[in-house]
Amino acid sequence: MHIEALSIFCDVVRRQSFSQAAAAHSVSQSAASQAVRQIEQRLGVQLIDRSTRPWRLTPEGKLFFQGCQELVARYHELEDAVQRRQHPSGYTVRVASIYSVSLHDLTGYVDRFQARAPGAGVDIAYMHPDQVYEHILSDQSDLGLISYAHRRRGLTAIPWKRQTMAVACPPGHRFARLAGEQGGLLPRDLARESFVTFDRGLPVRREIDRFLRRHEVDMTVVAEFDNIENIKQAVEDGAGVAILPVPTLRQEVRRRALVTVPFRASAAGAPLVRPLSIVHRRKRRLNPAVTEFIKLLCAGDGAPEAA
Amino acid sequence: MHIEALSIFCDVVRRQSFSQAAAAHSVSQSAASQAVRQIEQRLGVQLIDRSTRPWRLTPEGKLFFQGCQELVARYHELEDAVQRRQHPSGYTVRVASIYSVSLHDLTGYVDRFQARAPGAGVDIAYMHPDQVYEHILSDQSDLGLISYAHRRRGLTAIPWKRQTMAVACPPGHRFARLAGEQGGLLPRDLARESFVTFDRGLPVRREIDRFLRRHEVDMTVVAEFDNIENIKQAVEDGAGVAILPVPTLRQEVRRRALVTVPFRASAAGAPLVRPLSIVHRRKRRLNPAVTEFIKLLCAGDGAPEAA
DNA sequence: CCGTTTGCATCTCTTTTTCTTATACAACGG
DNA sequence: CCGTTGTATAAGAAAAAGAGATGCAAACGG
Repeated sequence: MHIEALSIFCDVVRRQSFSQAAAAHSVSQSAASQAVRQIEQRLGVQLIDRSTRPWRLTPEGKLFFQGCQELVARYHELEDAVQRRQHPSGYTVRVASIYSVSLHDLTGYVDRFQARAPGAGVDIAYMHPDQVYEHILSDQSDLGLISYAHRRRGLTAIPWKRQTMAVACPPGHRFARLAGEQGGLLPRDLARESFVTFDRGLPVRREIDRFLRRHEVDMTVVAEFDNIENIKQAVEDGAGVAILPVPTLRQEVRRRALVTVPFRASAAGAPLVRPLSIVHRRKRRLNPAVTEFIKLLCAGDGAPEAA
Repeated sequence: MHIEALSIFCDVVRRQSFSQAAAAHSVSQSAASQAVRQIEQRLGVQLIDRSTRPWRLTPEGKLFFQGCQELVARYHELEDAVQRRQHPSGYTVRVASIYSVSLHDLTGYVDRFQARAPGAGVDIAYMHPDQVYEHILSDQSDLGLISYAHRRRGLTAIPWKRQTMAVACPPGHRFARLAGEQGGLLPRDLARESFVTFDRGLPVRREIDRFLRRHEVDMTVVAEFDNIENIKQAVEDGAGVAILPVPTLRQEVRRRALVTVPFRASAAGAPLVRPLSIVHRRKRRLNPAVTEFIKLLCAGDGAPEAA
């Protein structure tokens, strides 16, 4: 029997929901359903009475749940204990992040973490997305922070933040007067505008193109870069406008080098967001400090995030 | 993490041996080795120091072992508790057996079992080997007793007894005076003897033929049957001699209808034995009564067995 | 009421894991 | 020094787990 399956069962019971438990364990709803059913089959006992709505635990289910809860907790304690013995002096969480998750985004979390777990440290390295994947897979880092995480062998991605994207332009641009206004601009306002954007082939580029196509907008691409810094620079230099995640523009907005103009909320279809994910090696026990840090990140009480 | 893997690890430690633990869990030595290594990898901690001979637990290994032992025990208790609740009035172990495991072989075990587990019962049905497999797979029986168990999808076979085979002949036969003697007869003594044996295609037949071929003996097959009862009858009727598992001849020997003549122990090569196995559905929790009954069977303290 | 939405089960197909057999390697005993 | 014993490792086969799609039924919302 898989301890992970027992843990999922406990979560299903606690949340009274298969789908929520599934999400909490980063597996599909289907997988959670199958996991519970498998336990029932191996045991030869019905744990959940699905004939009523909402479903309820059977008496056997209650008994099993209670035992399971303790069992799972004990197992995790045991793992922690064994791992703590190996790193008696605390542990440094090694984070590999893409450049565009700025230091500023993370310092809040780091401070909080060090306050909460004295003796532990956080070591953040910024690098190219591909290198982030490599670092994780080669165990050079414990966690990775990336955007547009794609399913990849041996890795698990936990959704983290969703950064809304907006138009960035120089303060003198005609869009600039719309900045901060409630309305913002409509996608079609961008038609035939000079556009600085990402390299073709980057997921973010595909996302932006899909957005523009959905709104039947044709822009004039004047430059393509593989990173945000270059794009911001080009926009500052007046090459055109760009569509970028709002939080990455904080510095430039503050020093009035750039202005962000949001899209009008009512614009049909899904808004343009950049999903950030926390990534780690799958099927590998994360040590207590790492787990703690993930919890902190996901609690969302780090640096305030504009989006 | 698989609880079965934790259990294997505990067993490895307790027995100080991978191969023995593997056997106890009816998996290959390789699987046990991999299971332990997998735990180490997922934990990221070395549990066993393999650099010394014999190997020893690392400090982390000791810690983990202690916790593991308790964890596994608790889990099994939990399963038992849940299943007992479903069958509060005890449970009947349903056994499907081939004909040639005689009732007599089993009554000793059954008595002992009922003494040990009051409220539980044993229900033995005798049938054709193929039906035994079917009964198990279709969950009509909990355990199967068969000879020459072959690996089969969804089933686990636990070696049970090894019945030595000997020549059976009528009391008047010239071999009969060798019965009970220390020497017994040599395979080559059988040359050109009239031979009553099993159908081609039965594993036991292949085994016997291989034995005879190894000793370069050519017998004259006068009759073939698919079951032991018919063979014994034919031998009684003077059709020839047969090679049969000694315990299956108990009745006939007692009433002096047949005589068993053992092979001389010094006969080169492996002696001829018929392996009996206990078979059950794989990947399926066996309820406490069944587990208990298996334990009893394997302890070998049931009916005394002439072999 | 009736159409939606929500939540779970189930089917099918792919990916991942696990297990077995075969083989290599190391220590040990004679 | 050679055979034995005990474990690790490789490669391939078998089994299990998981995802996405889909079905279905109850709850919900007008």
